[in-house]
Parts: sequence; C-alpha cells; structure tokens
Amino acid sequence: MGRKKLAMRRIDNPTSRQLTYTKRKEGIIKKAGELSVLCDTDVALVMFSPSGRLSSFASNGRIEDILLRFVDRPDELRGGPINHEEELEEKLDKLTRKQRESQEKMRYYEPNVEKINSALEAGVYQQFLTTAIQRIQTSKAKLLGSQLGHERTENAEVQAASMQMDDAVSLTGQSAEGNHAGMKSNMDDNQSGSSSAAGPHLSLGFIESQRMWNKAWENMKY
Amino acid sequence: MGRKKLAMRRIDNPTSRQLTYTKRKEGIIKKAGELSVLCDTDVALVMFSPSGRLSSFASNGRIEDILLRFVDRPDELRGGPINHEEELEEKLDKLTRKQRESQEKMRYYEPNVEKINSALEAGVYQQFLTTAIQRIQTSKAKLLGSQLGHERTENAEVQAASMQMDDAVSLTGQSAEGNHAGMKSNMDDNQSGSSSAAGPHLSLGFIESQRMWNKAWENMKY
DNA sequence: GGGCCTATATATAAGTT
DNA sequence: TAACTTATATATAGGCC
Repeated sequence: MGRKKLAMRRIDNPTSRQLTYTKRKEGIIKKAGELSVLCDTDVALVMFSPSGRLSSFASNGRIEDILLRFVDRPDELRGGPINHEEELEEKLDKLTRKQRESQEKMRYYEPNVEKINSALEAGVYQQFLTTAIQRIQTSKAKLLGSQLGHERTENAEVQAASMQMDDAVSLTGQSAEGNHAGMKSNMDDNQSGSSSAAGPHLSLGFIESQRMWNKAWENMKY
Repeated sequence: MGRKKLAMRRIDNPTSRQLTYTKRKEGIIKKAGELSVLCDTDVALVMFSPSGRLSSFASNGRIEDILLRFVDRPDELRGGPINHEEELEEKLDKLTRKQRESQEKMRYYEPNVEKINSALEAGVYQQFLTTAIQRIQTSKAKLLGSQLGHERTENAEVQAASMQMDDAVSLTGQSAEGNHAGMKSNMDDNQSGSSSAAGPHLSLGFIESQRMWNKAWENMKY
C-alpha cells in the first residue's frame, strides 16, 4: 500500500528498511490488537527490527499470562526437556559466545538500557509461560496417547544470527495507566486472581508499550 | 475495512466472530510474512481462535529457531524460575483442572488430533527457546548489573481461561516443500549449522502451515 | 528521527453462490 | 460450509517538515 507497490523482497536501503519496519510494526500490532478485541482472543507477537532489536506484543498483558492458559502439572517439566539436554547445551554454548559479542556491541550502540531490561524481564516471564505450555501439552500427549503418526515431520535448517534486543512492547488492557475498558473483559474462569502475584521478583517495562498501545487504541476505538 | 466500519469491540455473533478471526488471522500472518521479507527480520506470532484454538506463525521456520538466538549458558536456568515455584504450582494446578475439562470438550469437538500434536510439539520447542531466552537474559542482567530502576513496574491481572489448542501454523522459508527463495537469506553468522539438530525427538507438523504460507506467499510475491 | 499528508495499494465486511 | 465478489475502510510508500 502506498504511492507505489513495493516489491516483495528485502528493502536494500537500510534507512527505508528501518522506516518500513517501524511503520509496519505498528500496523501489525494494531491488527493484533484489533483481532484480540473483535474476536475476544489472545494474541502474542514477537518481532525483530532490521538492527536486531526485539519487540513484542501481547493483547492480554504479558505473554506469560497468555501462555499460562496451557499450564499443566508442574512436576512433569523436569522430565520433559531432559532428552535434549546435550544438544541444547551445545547450542546454548555456541550462542552464548555469539551473544557475548552482541552484548558488547549493544552496550555500545544502545544506551537505553531500560528497554533491554524490559526485554529481559519479558523473556523471563515468557519462559514461565512456555514452560506452562509444555506441561499442558505433555498432559495432552498422555490423554491423546500415541495415536499420532509423524509423516508430517519436517525439519528446517536454522538460521541463527547474532542479535541484540531492546524494547519489549508488551501491552496490557488492564495496567494501572491507560486502562482501556472493554479490552478482554470476559473473565470466564477462576484464574483472575491467581496470576497478579506472578512477578514480585520481575518487573516488566511498559512505558513504550503503553504509549504505543494507547495511541493505537485511540485510533481503533471507534 | 469492508462494506461497513466494524465497531471496535467483541463481535457478538459467534459465527461472525469466528469468520472474522479466520480472515484476519490470515491477514495478520500475511503481514507478518511481508514484514519479515521486506525488513529481513524474524517475526513470531501466536494467536488463539475464539474457540480457543492455537495458531502460530514464525517467518524463520520454527519459533524456537528464532528464540534460540538469545540462548545463553544453560546452567543458569535452574536458579531462575525457582523463586516463583510456589505461585506457579498453584496456578498450574488450577489451570490443570481447567485444562482437563477442556481436553474432554476438545476430544469431542476436534477430531483432528494431528493438529493438536503439532501444537504440542511446537510448544515443546517453544519451551526450549524461551528457556534459552531466559538464560541469555540472565546473562544480560549480570552484564548490565543492577543499574536499572523499577519505577516502570506494572502488574496486570491475569485473565486465564480454559483453552484448547490445535493447529500450529509454523512457517518456514526453507522447508522441504515450498522453498521460497530469498526468504531470510542473510546468514550473517556461524550458527546456521548448529540448530538443525534441535529436534530429532520432536516433530513439527507443517502441513497446514505450508498450505497457508504458500498461499499467502503467492499473493504477496509480486 | 519523528510527525503529518496524500495518493495508492491492501485488507476485509457483507453479500452471493 | 467454504469460495468468490465487491464496495469500503485501512494501511502505508513516498514526500515534506
């Protein structure tokens, strides 16, 4: 959309690419917000800018909150991932080195540490949620038994790249400031009170998030 | 967009709501794909249908692959989440009950077990990745020290709801079928070979994903 | 670099089959 | 039900400050 039709390929000009990223990022976040409101669903979104910065969106507040909906018995976690322990260790070590490099670069290029902190915390929360997902899914596997074939199995090569992260745009409709009435109002279960205590140890940065969300919200509200 | 302007609130009619979800889901996935191509970035997307089904999108193949970019030392994981152990246990138990109910419903309404399996596996992968994120971010915390304030801390109430999941639309530009040239071609690091070994134990279902992606891709290609 | 503007390209709500 | 069609609403590319 726009004055000219853009070819569907990487934008070569770095400036234009970053600009397009910024604009489209907002657009997609708006879309995600609309989807969550119109269809009364949760949407989570994770994006990386051309420069490697992380942005994320969660209609329901924190990504962790969304993912927690899949939590199952906690004692099953430890048994699960262990199979991959070695592979993971290896990968983790490699990426650790990469990350250390990126870390230094980031410290040089990105003075806004607060955003990094947000991303960090968001990631930790995400960890909880995904763990939860894994647990509930383990339960599912048990319930479903082994009636499933694996003919659809595919493995794509990984394209890992060194990256930095910064702003975690995690949006909530129920934060202290900018409480948007009507946003996700169907608390049709008994979990509403159990998760506010989730993170006394972790603090999520929502400044950028709220600003963008508030803006997007106003535009889409009516 | 459309014949009439839709009020930005929950669509009451269940049929319309589901229809809108389906259409907009495709739209947002297309947008995510465009963003990843135009800006040469990775995008991950997780959505739940009004009926609680899970859909996810990852420009780079598997969400785990994207998230692995943030992996750090594996030995730091255990120390992290432990603080929340109790809270988590409680939540997990509650949600477990909820989930068991949903499970039964799902078995009744959703005969397509394969999709559930996909979601399950995707979730497991996601678990690894998020763990990785948490690790790298822990490292970051160390590197960054405690120079950060917490005035931005906010906690939103959780709106957990019982959910089922089904199709995991995990898209890749490098899968066996439908290899879209030019999709994420900047392997600017040395990680390309290290992650393909990620899941001999886990198989991700990409049928639905590939179908949708191929379709979206054709439309956006030129 | 962020905002605003405007012409165009896209997405999509209803309607139709 | 899911696929098309079409009128409209939105998103956004390229400019300009």
